[in-house]
Formats: sequence, structure tokens, C-alpha cells
Amino acid sequence: MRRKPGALVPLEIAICRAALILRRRDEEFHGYEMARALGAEADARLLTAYGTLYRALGRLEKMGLLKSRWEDPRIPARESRPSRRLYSLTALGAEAVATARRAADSRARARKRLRRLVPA
Amino acid sequence: MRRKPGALVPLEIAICRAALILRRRDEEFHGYEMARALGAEADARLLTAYGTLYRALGRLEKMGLLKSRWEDPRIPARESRPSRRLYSLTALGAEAVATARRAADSRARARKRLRRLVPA
DNA sequence: GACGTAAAGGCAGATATCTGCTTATTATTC
DNA sequence: GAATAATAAGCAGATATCTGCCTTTACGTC
Repeated sequence: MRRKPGALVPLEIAICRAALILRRRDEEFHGYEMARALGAEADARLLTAYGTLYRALGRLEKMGLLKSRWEDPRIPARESRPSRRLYSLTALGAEAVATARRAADSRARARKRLRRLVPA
Repeated sequence: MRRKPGALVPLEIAICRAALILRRRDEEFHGYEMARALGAEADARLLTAYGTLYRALGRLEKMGLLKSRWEDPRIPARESRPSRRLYSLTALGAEAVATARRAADSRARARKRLRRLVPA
């Protein structure tokens, strides 16, 4: 799905928005957690497989909107679970969320104007 | 399956024997690799699920026949795969294999004697 | 030899992340 | 407005390890 340079696809926007929300309780999040966060909201249909999500996370990191690191290996060992890659929103990422939100708002206003002019 | 104290169950013996073989190419092995090693030999029926294997590995470690460590987290990151827990046979473990082999041999000799006495 | 019990085995699924291949969708080009 | 090119999404499965619950098996006891 070819994209306008600099633009974000819906899943990427959803991830960044969820990252903002998750950030309230913890600076970092991991992919599996993000999957649940997205699934818990009405965006469930966005995520049929994890592959899609992990690739989107990779793209966002490459774009510089997210950064990631592997957690201290002693933690998964202690909790006997696989290691997590911990992501956090960069300043650029937070900015992108704001931009996307403004763009969505202006599209909403445009639709509203249109509805007023052409009521059915 | 209650066990005679100090004795090993068949799966544990199979693991230790395979560990001896794997050791020829590398000091350490990991669970998934062991699963394939056991599956590749005729012991496939021993291993329907991984759970059984991982629990046996845990027991062997607790008994001191194996020791384990987590691999350097940079390796799975580079190879983009989950971290492995690396096991190696201890001296005690190698000894246990030898003991088990001797026990098996002496049982085999006993059977042979029996067959000679009672031929059908 | 029957019987109770401790522990191994089996089954199912959770936890995390990643990749290869095909399909769908979008932006650009003409 | 149709064709093309690029790439995101979907599907399937691999890679590793672990746990909870139920069933089976073998050891000891009586």
C-alpha cells in the first residue's frame, strides 16, 4: 500500500496513539502489550496477526518515531518468559501523533462543512 | 511415575546420552536443539510436547547433572530469534550416563542369560 | 498381589518475536 | 480514468521457553 512520503498508515497512527496512552503508566512498552492495547480498543480488526504489528513497529523505529532496546536478560529469566523488546515514543513520534490528530480533525471539520452544504 | 531414589527415568537418560553426543560438536546445547536431537533418533515417541522435555531438563539441572545459563542477549538480537537457555553436562551428568549405560548392559546380559535358559 | 501415592508424561495453551510468501490498496504516472 | 509500481496487510508457521491441569505409571507398603 504505497504511501505519501512522510505520512503514516492507520496502524502506525494507532500504535503511536496507544503508545502515548501507555506512556502514562510506563515510559516503555513491548509488542505483545501493544497488541493487547490495540485489541482491547475497537481497533481489534487492525490486528489479525502479530506479524503486521511487529513490522509496523519496525517501520516506526526506522522512521525514528520509536526507539527500542532489549530488556535486561535477568528479568525474563527471573519471570521465566521470553525477552521483550521495549519500545518508547521519541519526541519525533509524539510530534507525529499531534500532527496526525490535527490532520484527522481538519478532515472531520471538512466533512462537517460538506454535510452542511449537501445534507443527504 | 514414582522413581527409585537416585535413578533416572528413560527421558532423562535419553537427554544425557544425547548431550554427550551433542558435546562432540559443541560444549553447550539448548532445549529446542535437544528436542530435535531426540526426535531425530528413534526416541520421537518420548517427546509429544516440549513441556515434558523442558521439565526433564529442569529436573536434571536441579539434580546437578546439567547446568545452564542464558546466552548473551546480543546473539538472539542479532539473529532475531528468542533467547536460548544453554545447557551443558556436568561431570556428575557424564558419570550418570556411564552408570546408566552399565546398568542397561547388565540388564541386557541378564535377559540374554534368561533367553538361553528359557528359549521361548 | 492389591492399593495408595508420588512424580513423570501428555495435552493445551500462554508468552514473545520474527520471517517468507501472497494479496490488497494506494499514490503516482501516463 | 486506467495502468503501473510500491509497499502495507494478511496468512501461515518457525523459534524458544514455560506453566497449569489431568492422566498414567511405577515404587513401596501392607
